[in-house]
Amino acid sequence: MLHSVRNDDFIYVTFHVTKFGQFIRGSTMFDIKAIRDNPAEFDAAMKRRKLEAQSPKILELDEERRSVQTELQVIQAERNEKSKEIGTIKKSGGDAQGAMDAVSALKDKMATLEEKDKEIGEQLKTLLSSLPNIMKDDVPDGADEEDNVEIKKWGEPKNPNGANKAPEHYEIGEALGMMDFETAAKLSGSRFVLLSGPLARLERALAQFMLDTQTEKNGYIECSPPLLVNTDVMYGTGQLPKFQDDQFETTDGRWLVPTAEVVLTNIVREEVVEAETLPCRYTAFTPCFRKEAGSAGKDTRGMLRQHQFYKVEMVAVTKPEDSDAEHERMLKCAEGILEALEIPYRTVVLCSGDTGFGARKTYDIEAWMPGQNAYREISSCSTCGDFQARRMNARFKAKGDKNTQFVHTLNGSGLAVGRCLIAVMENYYDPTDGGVFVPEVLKPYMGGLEKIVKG
RNA sequence: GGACAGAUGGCAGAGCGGUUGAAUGCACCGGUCUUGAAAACCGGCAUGGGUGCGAGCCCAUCCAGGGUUCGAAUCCCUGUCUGUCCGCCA
Repeated sequence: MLHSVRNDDFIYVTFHVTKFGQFIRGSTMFDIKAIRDNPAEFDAAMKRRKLEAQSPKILELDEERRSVQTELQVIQAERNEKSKEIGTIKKSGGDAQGAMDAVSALKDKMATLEEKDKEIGEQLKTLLSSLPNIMKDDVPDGADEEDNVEIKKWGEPKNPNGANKAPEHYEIGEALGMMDFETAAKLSGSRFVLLSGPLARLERALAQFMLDTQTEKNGYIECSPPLLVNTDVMYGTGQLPKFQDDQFETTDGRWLVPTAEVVLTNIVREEVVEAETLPCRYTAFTPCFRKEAGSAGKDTRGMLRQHQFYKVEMVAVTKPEDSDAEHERMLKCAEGILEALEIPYRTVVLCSGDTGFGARKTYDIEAWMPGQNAYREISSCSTCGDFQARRMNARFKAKGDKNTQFVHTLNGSGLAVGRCLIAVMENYYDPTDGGVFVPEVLKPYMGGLEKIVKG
């Protein structure tokens, strides 16, 4: 349920998350003026998202609301004027009863209009907050992941076509005695894993290496953020209200972050930052929590798809004109990790049917996984334009400039640690003894260990 | 968890029922002065929305929500956050 609590176009909304009585505040996701000026363009953008034309309903509500507001404002102006008169009369000791009665008489009408305005605002907000971002023109059309377009391939995949298929990561890990799904299931249920010994350390080494690279080499600021966030924040990056079912919610109305993107991006929420401080680049190594509600039966074996996994995330906040270049830069920062680890990968541009709700354009990096004989997603780098910024009311201002503008936000995995662990295990597997070589760049993080072997 | 005290423009900080959208200072912008700069002086400077070709006019906003009132930044209730003290605890 959505309740608008202001009667202006910059709708502040309280979004009742039922039992907790929590609120979400944020502006509309789209420039309603732009929709008003060019509804056809907006409808075309939604059509690419496989949605029917949205502008007729939006504009109908918008028009209705504005007419109610105009009517209301006339009465409010009258009230304000009369009340001032009463003040003057009373000051000079006169009798203001007549004027007071007149203002009282306006009250019913005002209450009715206010109620109506609120109701229409709710409807409009409900509608708008569930519409996806407008994609960039250069996003290829397509139905699903089959239509994503490969733009880069790096490295030589081992055993392509499965000539002698390598074991899958869970076979390797279980054989080593360092990857235990049964115990994890006992502790937590399905889609959890217990790593131990050098394999647990390898995961930590990967994270350390990624974090050091993103901070020291690529200039991201390391953050150690809260992992439990409020409803406003989840709304800001677009997880709510539409994807509530994918999220873990606490009993006191907070949410476990599904990705550090949520916290890092919201650092600038409700801020007006100075233009000179942009771009802001943040990175964090955090656990991520996801219900994986819609993926029953998918990737059930192994640790590819878990309710909890580690990820090093990159977030950038830029001026509008810089976001495209920043997107390319971020992609390179992610790809650089796989190159340093010498793991073959390919990069694809997601097609219109596969691009996420909040993204204007997304690159996926897929690492080669010999055990599956396939490239699998290991990073996703998206540019969101001002979509999240509008939801968060995150703006910037140039020095000397009177007006504020919405910032642009970008996010990318740099990389998903759990999946990267899988890639390392399968790519560095030694069939002669079932061990896993430690990649060169990780050795310093492994205390100089060369190879993980059973024992 | 208990007891107080707060929350006002980019920041600091007055106001505590009636032309207060809000004093003042800092910051910022324009100008005067100066060889240039600083200082000094003069002027400007909140946000969102509606309406108009436009100068403008109108509405809303002083943490959020609700209430009292002809009228609320100011009074009352609830929530959130911050500070201080006490208790508890990794």
